[in-house]
Amino acid sequence: MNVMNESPRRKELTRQAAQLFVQEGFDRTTVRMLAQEMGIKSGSLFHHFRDKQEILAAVIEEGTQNALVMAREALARCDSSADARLHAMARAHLETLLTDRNAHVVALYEWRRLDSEARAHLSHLRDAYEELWEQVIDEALAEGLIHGDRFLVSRFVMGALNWTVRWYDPAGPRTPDDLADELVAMITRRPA
Amino acid sequence: MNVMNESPRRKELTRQAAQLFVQEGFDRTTVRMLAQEMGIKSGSLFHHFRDKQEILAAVIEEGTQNALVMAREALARCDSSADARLHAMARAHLETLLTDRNAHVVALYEWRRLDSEARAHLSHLRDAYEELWEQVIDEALAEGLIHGDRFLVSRFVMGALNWTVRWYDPAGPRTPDDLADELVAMITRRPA
DNA sequence: CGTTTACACTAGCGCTTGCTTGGTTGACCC
DNA sequence: GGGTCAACCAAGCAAGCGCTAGTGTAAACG
Repeated sequence: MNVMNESPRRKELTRQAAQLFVQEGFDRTTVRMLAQEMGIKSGSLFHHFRDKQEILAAVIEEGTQNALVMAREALARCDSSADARLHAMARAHLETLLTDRNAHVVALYEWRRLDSEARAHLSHLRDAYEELWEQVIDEALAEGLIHGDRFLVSRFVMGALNWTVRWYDPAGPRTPDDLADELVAMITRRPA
Repeated sequence: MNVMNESPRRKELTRQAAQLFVQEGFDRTTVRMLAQEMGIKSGSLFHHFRDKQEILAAVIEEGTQNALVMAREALARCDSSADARLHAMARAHLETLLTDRNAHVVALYEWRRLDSEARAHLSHLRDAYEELWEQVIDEALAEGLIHGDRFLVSRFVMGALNWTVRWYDPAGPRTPDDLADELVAMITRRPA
């Protein structure tokens, strides 16, 4: 059994699972459906994953890990002005939400299906990501770019961004960067 | 079979179902669990609802209907300034999200589990509600209270508000009105 | 060469699922 | 006081569920 390992095969299977989880939801996706999508029989699936739960955990871990890396890189790439960093975070957030859409939708919608140990492990990843946000929000508050409670503002911002998976159409006229800019413009107060 | 009818009994059962749907998720909630919560046997459940799907539809319809009524009343109650109406909508939104929490969480999380006909029917209700928001946003834009794209702004605002069900703790120090005021303050631009 | 390892298969166990069927009960109605 | 009807129950069916056991096979390894 390949549990704990990070073989490329397993990664590919995880990617395919993510798509099915988005289409059908975790509970409605049977191991037989997963196996068929992967081109194998249902029994073979348990060579790669201990159980169905572990597939879910793998999907969510992938997505969250990527988001964290992308956000850190984006922050490292831009200058230190609060405005630039705010834009960078918003853009990175929407960028991952789009390119890694399946994994993120699963993370947002099926989090509650994780068993307690998987949840404990993944909570740390998610918290690390959210701390990045609060940090950037803090900087923007310190510069007077925005006002309000750091906790509430960061929650509102992440809510607005995460909600985009419900309505954003990548085929439409707006790019993720458009959305990011518009959101930042909405919450930053420039003299009228 | 009581299909289509709105007996008080059915309403009570719907309320109880909502709670279980929140706790366990729709797919994991079995008809046997629902029946036990309601104090009846699983077979009897199908006297009140055609099938499990219909229970879900009933829960969501209840919640959305209430939200629509509450929002309309709140708007009717306040004066016509864009600022007042914006506050009223935000407060009403969070108020229903809190008092009718179960139904709304179900509506937000389990929408995709609805079959196509139920979804078609309920979409109209939801659209009517969202139109209220866009209307109020339009007024705020016209008064120069906020700036940006009406579509994007209303989506961002609803995202920020709906996301609260994930983190808001009613036992904490903040009231729903606090949240509403903070959000409106965040998006309205007052001269610095 | 023989052994191990990764990956897949077949077959099916034990259990749960949503839902149906046929029947009982007690309150109300003319 | 027979008829009606909403509400409920006991019993169970057919289908589907996650997962396991045991086996086959081809490539990689020492």
